[in-house]
Amino acid sequence: MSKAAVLEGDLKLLMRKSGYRATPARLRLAALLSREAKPMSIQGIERAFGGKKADVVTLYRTLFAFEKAGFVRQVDLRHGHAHYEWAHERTHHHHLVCTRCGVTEEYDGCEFAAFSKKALKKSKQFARIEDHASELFGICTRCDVSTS
Amino acid sequence: MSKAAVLEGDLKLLMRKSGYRATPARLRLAALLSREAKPMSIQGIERAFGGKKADVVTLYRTLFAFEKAGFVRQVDLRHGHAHYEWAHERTHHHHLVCTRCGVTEEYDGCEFAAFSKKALKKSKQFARIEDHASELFGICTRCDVSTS
DNA sequence: TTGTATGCAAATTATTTGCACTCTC
DNA sequence: GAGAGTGCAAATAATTTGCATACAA
Repeated sequence: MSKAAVLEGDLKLLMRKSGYRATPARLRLAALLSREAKPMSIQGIERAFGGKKADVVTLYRTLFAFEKAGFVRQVDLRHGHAHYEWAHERTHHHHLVCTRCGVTEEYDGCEFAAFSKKALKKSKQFARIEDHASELFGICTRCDVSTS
Repeated sequence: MSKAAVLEGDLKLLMRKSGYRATPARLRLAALLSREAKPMSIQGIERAFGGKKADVVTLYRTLFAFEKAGFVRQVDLRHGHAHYEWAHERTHHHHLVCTRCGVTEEYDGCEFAAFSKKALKKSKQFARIEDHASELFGICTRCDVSTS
């Protein structure tokens, strides 16, 4: 169930291969995200680091770099701010999001390959598809119970 | 191709039926969104109204109400802010988004019903699914050409 | 009349930019 | 050493809240 964090050595190589420098701040963030293996907000990341370990600006810049390198995916959970999730060497998946309390759960089985190909074929103005969002929004059992 | 705007009379009834008051500000916004029939940002809406016709706060509140009533869907195009699209009596669809220039194109043929059911069945903690996001991100032909 | 909706002021939160300094390679 | 990355200050953008007033039902 829980995914092992990327090993520091591996990550250094990975990052250099992608043309990025392996700095402590980046290694720390990568370790956190890959260990947690769930979408995290900037705030959540700061909280997780506790103390005064993370500068927001650096976080944004690092996440942007990670995203370009394909280590991280941005996820929109409709919480009013972006979430970021470790994506490198993880099985492709999406999320169920409770619109009341915000819990999220992963789900696999995305037929993206199939329908993105279809969509691309029908499209007049697109050359290729590189990524996609596919989140499901609903009500979790806890919130559902508390309603009735 | 272009979708007719909802008629004012119809909309009034619609809104009352949903427990909302049909005010000029709301009718104006509904008319705009249903006429444009594409995802619009708050800024875009203000721009479209020109002059000093729209108060941002009212826009947010109205959009929130519209969303609850099911008239409008929120769409994340990864532009750093939310977009809203008229959803009432429109065929279900999603979007292709160019990550370079931002153009969007609609696509139909979403197999949401199928895989949301599957996801729900597999889920341990969700009672129901009410909505979903399913945007495709890629490169449009214009941007692709200008790269090569 | 009676609450719902509006619009202004102002707060809060999210994200970006500039710049001098630091550290990886 | 050179250039990429960092962290602070501060700007900008996005979204929310409070409150007195206006208006739909």
